[in-house]
Amino acid sequence: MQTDTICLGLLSTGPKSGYEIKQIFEGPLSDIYSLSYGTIYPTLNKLMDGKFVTCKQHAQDKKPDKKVYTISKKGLILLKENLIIDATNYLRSGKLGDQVKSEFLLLILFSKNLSHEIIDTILSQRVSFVKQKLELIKYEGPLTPELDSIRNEKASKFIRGLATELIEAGLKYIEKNKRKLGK
Amino acid sequence: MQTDTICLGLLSTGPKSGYEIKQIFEGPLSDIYSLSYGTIYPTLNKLMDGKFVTCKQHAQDKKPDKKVYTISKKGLILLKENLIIDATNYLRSGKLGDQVKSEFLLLILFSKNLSHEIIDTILSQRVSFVKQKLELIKYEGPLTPELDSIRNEKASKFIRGLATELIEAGLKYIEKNKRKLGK
DNA sequence: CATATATATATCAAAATGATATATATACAG
DNA sequence: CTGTATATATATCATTTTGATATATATATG
Repeated sequence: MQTDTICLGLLSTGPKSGYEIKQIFEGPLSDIYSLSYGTIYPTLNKLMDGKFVTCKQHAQDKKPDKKVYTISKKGLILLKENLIIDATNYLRSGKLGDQVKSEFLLLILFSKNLSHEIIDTILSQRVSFVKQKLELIKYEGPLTPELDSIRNEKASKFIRGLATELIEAGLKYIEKNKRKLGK
Repeated sequence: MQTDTICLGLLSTGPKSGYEIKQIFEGPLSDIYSLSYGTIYPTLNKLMDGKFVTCKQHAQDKKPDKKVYTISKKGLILLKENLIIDATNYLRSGKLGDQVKSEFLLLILFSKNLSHEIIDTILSQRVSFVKQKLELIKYEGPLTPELDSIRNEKASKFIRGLATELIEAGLKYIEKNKRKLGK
């Protein structure tokens, strides 16, 4: 899926700044996708050039102006068109899997070359990290309007539930089998 | 983790060609990491320049020469050094999560803009894909020597078990909750 | 008989990352 | 009370990676 489409998709749930889009990729979407600032900002400018989004600058005291982007009618049309193309390509391609890059699992894979102390630390740090993540996902309290607009979507609830199940399954497995790696 | 270290790590379980390294990323390691030919071949050449690997060309009838790379003593030392640095950086960084890019979940996330027919097709195709993947992972029969050398490592069994649990949990969730997306 | 897939290496334009720069406020430990 | 770290916010860019394509042939499949 093109970066343009992804940004439009996120903006379709409500206006957001580039910084807020990045925050979403570091929070609720961190198990689904990621984009860096170096991709997000040029994409938003490109969408502005094509009039697919509009921008309102909010002056902020002693902070850079916050540029809040809103999807336009033209942008909404492009989003729907692109999504149909992407879905069709996804099905045709036969590549239905996800792209994963796990520094954690690479270290485990090559753990023969590491001391048991380091492996134990990696495992326990990962476990605490994942537990924290689970609590964040399960958190039902108040959020910023941007994050809330995404959270309440039907699809978001589905994905959130899926992520919860996956994280819990992984956690359970590691806690049960970590002994098998050491010794 | 640097591409150099990853290639050395894979070669540390036995000699392999660039093509075989790519196959590993498409098969047993597809849920852990991926690298493209455009990264693998230049990296192997770089490792040759630094004498971290040696190469034997196997002439093949009517096919390009197969270049099989073997890790050198110098390479094994570099691998161990780099892994300790990577493990330390991983722990220090605080970024303990994995990088995921899921076209599937993006399409689900933006499914409001797609027809129910397309969403149903995406879901059922994904389910068959994942079931096939599960069977491949659970397969215990004979393999090529390259894949077998990796499969028998203690760490590989741990990772394989983890992948199995995660895939099964995801499958179960989708089959149970897919109705919630449609309608 | 055409098309697709598998084996095998190599290259490269286009895209993405990860780091850095800029500017300031707040919190927190020594 | 002072240095360090973190958070808010945008922007840029060298380096890395991807994804596609080229080359060459054998085999399988419709």
